[in-house]
Amino acid sequence: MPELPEVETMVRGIRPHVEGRTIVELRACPTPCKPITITPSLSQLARRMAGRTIVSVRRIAKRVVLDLSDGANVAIEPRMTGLMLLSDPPDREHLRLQWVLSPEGQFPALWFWDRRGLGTVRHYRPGELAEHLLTGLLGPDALTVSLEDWLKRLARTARAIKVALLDQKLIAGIGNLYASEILHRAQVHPETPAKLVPPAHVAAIRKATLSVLHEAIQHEGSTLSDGTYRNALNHDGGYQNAHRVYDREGENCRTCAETSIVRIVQAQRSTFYCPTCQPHPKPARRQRRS
DNA sequence: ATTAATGTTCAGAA
DNA sequence: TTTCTGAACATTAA
Repeated sequence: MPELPEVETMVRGIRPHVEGRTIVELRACPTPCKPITITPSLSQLARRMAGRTIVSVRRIAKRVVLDLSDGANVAIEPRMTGLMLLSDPPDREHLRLQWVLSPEGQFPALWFWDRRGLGTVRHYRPGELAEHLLTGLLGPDALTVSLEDWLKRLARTARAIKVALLDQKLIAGIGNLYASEILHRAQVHPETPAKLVPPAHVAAIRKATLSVLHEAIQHEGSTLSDGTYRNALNHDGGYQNAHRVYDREGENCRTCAETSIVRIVQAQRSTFYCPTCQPHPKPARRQRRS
């Protein structure tokens, strides 16, 4: 599932092949499939992109952003199963959008493929993107947020630290998989209330965030057993082989080698951690009679 | 053959 | 105000 490293991999994959090229036309659902959510609408998007040149491609949190020659921006949000592809889609029936590019080159088009169809595409008129995304929906990017910001932001919520890490308004870019990996590397228990994480441990979380995300980017992201996530050429990522806790319930911790990884559910999502490497902050959590 | 689980985001409820 | 729940969707495992 595309989180920050997977989206960064998409951006790096397509950038050299789409920057400087002009959009001839935008086509939807080449084969019959349910349309994805497009703002303001598919026809508007097609009209507003045709004839423009893609001047740059960048990542904002978990979105791929295309900057157009008329100053407008298009943000593509892959959500669960969306992929930006230059070629070789996993199948034909879940191709959702096709941008035909000129001049002709190695790759004639850019595709958005999305098995579950939860992804979204949004067009912003010049200047609208910053207000909507950067100061509206999203907090500072996980790769650039300062320690001071980490401390200030975590101090203002009582939610469990794992749940807080998933709040894109607090810190943007971390998803369910990397939240577990980050907390394991930082040796912080996932149920610790965010505001009670000691400053030294917040510093450890920041450091772990940087190292885990950068390593995952170097490995071109994580391709899970469902095989959904792939890079711009439909190749697997490699970071799944480095996971310390995610999807490893019952297996031995790769750090302490003596404890089984535990799975719990927080905010309706799976969390994985090592009880030995990530001790609970409170002395033995009170059991309710036993 | 039905049901649960998967994980991201947002609207709406508590 | 803050936090929680359910829905959107497709596919697989139980």
